Amino acid sequence: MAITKAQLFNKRQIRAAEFAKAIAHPARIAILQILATSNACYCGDITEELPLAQSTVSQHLKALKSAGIIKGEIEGVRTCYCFDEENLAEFKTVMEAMIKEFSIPNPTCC
Amino acid sequence: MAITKAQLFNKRQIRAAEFAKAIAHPARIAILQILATSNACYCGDITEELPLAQSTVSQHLKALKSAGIIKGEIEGVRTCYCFDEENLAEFKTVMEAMIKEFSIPNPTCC
DNA sequence: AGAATAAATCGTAAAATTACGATATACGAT
DNA sequence: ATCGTATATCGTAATTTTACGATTTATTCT
Repeated sequence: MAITKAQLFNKRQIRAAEFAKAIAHPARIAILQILATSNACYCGDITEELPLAQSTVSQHLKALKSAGIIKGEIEGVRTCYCFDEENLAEFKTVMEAMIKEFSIPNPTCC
Repeated sequence: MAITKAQLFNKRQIRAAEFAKAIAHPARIAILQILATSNACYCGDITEELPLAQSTVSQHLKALKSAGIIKGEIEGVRTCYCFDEENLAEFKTVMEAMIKEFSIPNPTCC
C-alpha cells in the first residue's frame, strides 16, 4: 500500500484486527476446527485433512501462532500445535467486547 | 496467489472468514465503533473522525457493506450508513459459534 | 440550467497475502 | 556418522489489499 497509518489507531483496535486477520481465511478456520475437534495436532496430520500443500499449512500455522491463537510445542522431530488458552481467552474477550459494542442500537440515526 | 482453493472449504468456514476479513483492519473496526457510538453515519462525518482520505473511508465502507455488516441508505446527496441488524445477528452467531468451538478442550493432546 | 456538495469510482503504486515446489533444518533411529 | 522423517523456510508468481489524489456521478439548492 502507499502509506501505512495503522499506528494511528489504538491498541485495542489493532489487536482486534490482528485476531480477525488470523481467522480471515477458511483454511485457518479449518485448521482451528481440526485442532479443536480432531486429535490431529501435527502439521503433517493437519495437512492430510486439508486440500493444501504441507508448506502452505505450515505457513497458516505460523500465522495463527503469530497472532497468538495457537502455540507450538516441539516434540522431537515434530511440533504439536494447540490452542494458546491464555491468548484464546483474550481473543474471546476482544471479540465479544466488539460484538457487544456493535450491538448498541444507535438511536440518533437510520 | 498461484491457486485458489477457497471452494474446497465449507460455507460456514467461508462465511466466517468473510466476516473476519471485514473486521481485519483497524480502520474498519474504528468505523464500526464510530457507527455504534457516535452519531456520525455519513462518509464525510466518518472521514472527519479518522486520519484517512475520503476515498479510503469510502472504500472501507464498501468492504463492510459487501460483507453485509453495514448497509447504506441513500438520503439525497449523501448515504447514511448503519449496521445491518439482520446480518449483524448472523455475524454474532457465526463468531460466537466459532469461539465456542475453539473452547472445547482437546483431551487427547498438548 | 447551473453551482455546490457528498459519495463513489477510477487509476495507480506499494505492500501484503496466498499458493506452490524445492530446499534447509532438526531430530530420532540405525 | 548416516539415513529417514517432520517441519520450517526460501524463492517465486499471481492476486488482493491498501492508500492516495483526481474525477465522475448523483442530488439538492439557487
